[in-house]
Amino acid sequence: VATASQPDRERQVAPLRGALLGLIASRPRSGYDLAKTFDLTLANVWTAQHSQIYPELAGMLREGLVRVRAEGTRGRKEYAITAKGKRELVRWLTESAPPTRISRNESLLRSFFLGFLSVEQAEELLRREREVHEARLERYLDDERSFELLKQRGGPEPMGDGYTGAIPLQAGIRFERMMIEWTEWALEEVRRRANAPAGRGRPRG
Amino acid sequence: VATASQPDRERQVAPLRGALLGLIASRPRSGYDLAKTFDLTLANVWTAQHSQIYPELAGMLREGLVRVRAEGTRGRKEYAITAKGKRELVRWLTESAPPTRISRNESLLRSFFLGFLSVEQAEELLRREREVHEARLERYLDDERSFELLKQRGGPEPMGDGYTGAIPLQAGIRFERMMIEWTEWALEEVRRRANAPAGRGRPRG
DNA sequence: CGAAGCATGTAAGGTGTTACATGATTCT
DNA sequence: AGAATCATGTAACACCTTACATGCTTCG
Repeated sequence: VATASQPDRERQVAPLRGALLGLIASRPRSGYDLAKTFDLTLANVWTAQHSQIYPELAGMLREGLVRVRAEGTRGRKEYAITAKGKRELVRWLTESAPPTRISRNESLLRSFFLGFLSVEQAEELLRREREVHEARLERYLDDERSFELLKQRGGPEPMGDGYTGAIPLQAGIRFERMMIEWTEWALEEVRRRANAPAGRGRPRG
Repeated sequence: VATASQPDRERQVAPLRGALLGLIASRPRSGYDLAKTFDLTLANVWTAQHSQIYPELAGMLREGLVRVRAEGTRGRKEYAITAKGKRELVRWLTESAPPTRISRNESLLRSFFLGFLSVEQAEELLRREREVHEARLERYLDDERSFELLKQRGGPEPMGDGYTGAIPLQAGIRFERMMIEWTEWALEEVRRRANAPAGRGRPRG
């Protein structure tokens, strides 16, 4: 058999792998660091537990995408990106469009079925929803202020080189504002429907 | 042992189950119908393949949440919701807030690492992104027009009673508009950064 | 009669979450 | 000395996607 194990050439790069490579490329990090970053910084767009991160790091090490730059105290292993890893990162960033969709938004999924709730229950649901987004917007605006301060002082990107966290932050701010406006619109719509003649359409017979 | 198998009392209702119950409650449907609806209508907020739907239906049948209302040709089984199922549906809709987050948006995840691309590559990525959202916005606006038409004629909700698809549709429209504006802002930001003194901060020695 | 679409299921594999398990260092 | 935090791993299970597998009915 001639065509031996070609190193899985053109498979898509998984987002977890891409994110890990990006973070390691910004600055060398340990598995522990990476887990914390997912928790604190990326959590709004992607999550990963350490139980997912350590095996992925081991795999990337095997494939030569990262190397152990230094071993610290308490068994700490600090990973740095390799040239091959850098190429894989760019491949992830430039490969054909991912399924962007709002895909898997449980709140929006529920909103398809508001008609099964009483008006009061539906209002309650939408109000709770709005509160979540209001709280999150506040947090993002705080983050924005911190970014602004750092920039004015001419400081470096907080997470390292190549990291452009201010750009997704803007998406977050706009997303939360949009969702707040939407919940308000939906509240009115729910009330409109409650007052309208039962949605079944006027009898035509 | 006294505490025998309590029927898993207060576990959270999984979104797939909730969505299936909601669709079946709107109008009796077969597994095939449900798979199609996920594909055509819910795909923007949740997806499910038939290979996930059939086992879930079997489970819900076992638990008495749905019943087989009629068996049609080609082995078609049409499911209807039971009283117990209806309660489970309402429980799903009213139970404590889900993790709404934008969570797992690969586009936004990538945007954290635009700094690893050349300005041209980053622009290309953002332009492609914008196109996706423009196309999707067009689609949603078409859907909106259809909804409007139906409403003017006083027709019933297209997917059945209790189904309020016009509400998430508004979220979709607002989301796509927001993302288009964000990509445009990001394009400018990327150019600004390219012209700025290398992001490392002005030397302060 | 052949293709397209209806219709249901199972299997294998990848991804993601929660829980289990352990131990070292630092801070109070 | 004890608590908090750093640090790494494995196991079990749930969830999701892709592929495999089969057969009926309708339409052209």
